[in-house]
Amino acid sequence: MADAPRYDDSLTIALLRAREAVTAQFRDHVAAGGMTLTQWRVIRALAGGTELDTTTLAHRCVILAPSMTRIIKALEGRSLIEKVPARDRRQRVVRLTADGEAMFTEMWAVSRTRYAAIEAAFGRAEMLDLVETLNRLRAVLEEDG
Amino acid sequence: MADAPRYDDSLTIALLRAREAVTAQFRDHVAAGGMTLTQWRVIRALAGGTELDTTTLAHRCVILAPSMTRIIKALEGRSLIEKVPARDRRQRVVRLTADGEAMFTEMWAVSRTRYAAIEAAFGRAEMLDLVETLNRLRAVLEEDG
DNA sequence: CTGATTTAATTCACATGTTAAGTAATTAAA
DNA sequence: TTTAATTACTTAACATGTGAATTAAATCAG
Repeated sequence: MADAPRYDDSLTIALLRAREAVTAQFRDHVAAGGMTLTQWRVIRALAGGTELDTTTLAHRCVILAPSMTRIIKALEGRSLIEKVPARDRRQRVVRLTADGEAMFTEMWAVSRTRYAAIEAAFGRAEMLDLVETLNRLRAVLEEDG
Repeated sequence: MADAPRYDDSLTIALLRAREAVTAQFRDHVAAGGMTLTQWRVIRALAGGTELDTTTLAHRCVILAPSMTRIIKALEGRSLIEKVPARDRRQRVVRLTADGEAMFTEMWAVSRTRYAAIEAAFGRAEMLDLVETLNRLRAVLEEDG
């Protein structure tokens, strides 16, 4: 049984740092558009006329429910998203407004470029591999969790 | 030029979810010890009599300076860490107290077990590979950042 | 040595993460 | 149908993330 790995090599830290490095590629651009990376994930999930309830949206964007409540309020206040009447009146279903779609389109163009730059620098195959590995790790951990 | 990947496959989301899955393995245990995962990173970085200034500590734990200021204050208030006089009086150098070392030792035993369980489930080689890949991704992105 | 610059922390303000508790609408059970 | 249980979301309270402004100490230029 080997010793525990050196602190700097730990999986947790590696994940943190990698994520930090990746988000750094987008943060400035997203901030220039007047939003946070977290808000951007929500906009992106709703792009193209998608209508989603809070719970589904929270799951897809990896945002906890209480945070989602605040974010929806903030984006609604800026008229980027709007409520949609739902059968189940407990649910809050939302979609992008015309302004929201316009915001997405404008920012997505740049965002794609950055994403492509990462692929070019790191390698497309390696990137797909990494995403697959990360998802497999998650699957393994959630199975016997 | 291929289209952008499906939202759920994006690197950012994959990193978020993977990190979420990994930290979930430790959160309850760390919370039972009365601390947060972030605070635990600080304790861990100082274990074994290590003395570090705020900036180095923040970098190693991947915590921003303002957060580190609060965390140091909190851990100091619980007598888990203490200040060490420094030559440069701008710096705040800290180390674990005897209580802090005891807390670390007690929790580290369990923490190691959890880490080993992840290795067993996911594969040791795959895990080392993943950490190496994540660090390489970071290196690539920080180089032309 | 004095003033300008740089560096290390802190503070502030606001957004988000996190857990627990609370509210309203729906569904299931008696 | 009335009550109990569940579900979807919200609110509250506190910890952390994040960028900008501040403060204090060290360093540099002249």
